[in-house]
Amino acid sequence: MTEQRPRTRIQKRNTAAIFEAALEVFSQHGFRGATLDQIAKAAGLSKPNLLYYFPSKEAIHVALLSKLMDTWLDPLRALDADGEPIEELLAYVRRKLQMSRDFPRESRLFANEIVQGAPRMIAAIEGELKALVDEKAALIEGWIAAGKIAAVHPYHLIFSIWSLTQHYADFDVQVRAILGGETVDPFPQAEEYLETLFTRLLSPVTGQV
Amino acid sequence: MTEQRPRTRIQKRNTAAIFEAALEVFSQHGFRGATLDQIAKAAGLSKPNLLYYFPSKEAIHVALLSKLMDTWLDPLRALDADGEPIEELLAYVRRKLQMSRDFPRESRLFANEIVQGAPRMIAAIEGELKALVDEKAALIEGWIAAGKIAAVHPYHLIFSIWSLTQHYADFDVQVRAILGGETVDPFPQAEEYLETLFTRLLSPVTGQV
DNA sequence: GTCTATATTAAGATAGAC
DNA sequence: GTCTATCTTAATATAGAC
Repeated sequence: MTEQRPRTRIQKRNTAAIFEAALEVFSQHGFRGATLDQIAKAAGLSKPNLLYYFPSKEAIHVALLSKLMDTWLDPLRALDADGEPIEELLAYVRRKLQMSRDFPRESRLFANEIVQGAPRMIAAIEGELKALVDEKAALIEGWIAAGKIAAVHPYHLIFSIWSLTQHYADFDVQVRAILGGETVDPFPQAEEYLETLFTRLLSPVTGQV
Repeated sequence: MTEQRPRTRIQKRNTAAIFEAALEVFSQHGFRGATLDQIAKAAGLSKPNLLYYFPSKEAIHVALLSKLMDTWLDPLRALDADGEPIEELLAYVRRKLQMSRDFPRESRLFANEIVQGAPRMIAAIEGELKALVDEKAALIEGWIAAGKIAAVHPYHLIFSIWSLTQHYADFDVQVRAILGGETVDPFPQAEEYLETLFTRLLSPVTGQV
């Protein structure tokens, strides 16, 4: 269930290699589709050596999810109560889209897990994640009450930011296939589109002149 | 590779039972995570009998995907060039959201497949799906050129409709966990939120009075 | 068409030498 | 800490009787 604490240099290096390999393999094939053989090979270790560091396949997966969870939530954590509301939310969208571009494997790792019912993550979702979202939803409510942004359902606003940005990582293969070939980089277009979308959605309706 | 054509009553019934069972199991566990045992049990057949109807696990999966693809694209096909543009697009959003509510397993089946690189679907995406999207994107372009809706990137508009609506099926467990418990039905809230979002996004900017 | 029994392989995990 | 060899189980698929 628990991974060992890396103490020596060699342990640190191997543990890091395992996480990297596990991310690569789990994100591409899902938990069940991934094999220890693949992970061991990608990490440059033998299978028994892999299992010297972690007691089981599931332990690797759980450790990986929990290691990444924190970083994954940073963009939302950074939503600042003292900033200019619309600019804060647009900046959150940009950060999240950048995560999809720069860390698509992490996005797909979580997507795989959640689509299949989040069996190894449900506690973190109901705990840590829900707490953070509750906090930020309250912040957004405050901005709405103050007339800084247009009235929208704050939880669904957050869901929409997740779905719109993560789509470009999780469904990458579909997006590129439909945009037509490898020549197109979807992200600049996506950034412009999402900026437009959220600006129009969130700009407070000004009274008729 | 190819399923048999059901001819007798009994074959029809069994084939239907297999599709229903396969949808249930594949959508929940993904291709690799699903087992023939589970599917056979859910279909009320023995494993060899299952393999009398389909030559392999992969054949079942492929047949299921291709059978569902058509229905899955109906909401987009129904986008009508002769309708009122904004109302047409809002109606598309509503149809798609209803699909997430009424057919979440279908949504998760495709999500599982695409997140993992769409190995058994890429041809359909590049062919049939891309052709349909190209056609509807052109229609949307026309509406923009005519000033009927605000200018947005038509392909990303379609992506955004997919991601926003399918999120409520694919990430259902997360949505419900964050909204807090089984008492909440996310769909009425989602419908209202998405109606607001797309209305604000698509309404042509009226000149300043 | 359907079943029981079984062949075959793949994959998670362990034993034990070094 | 790392490896080779191996145990064990589970899963796809097939043989062959009925």
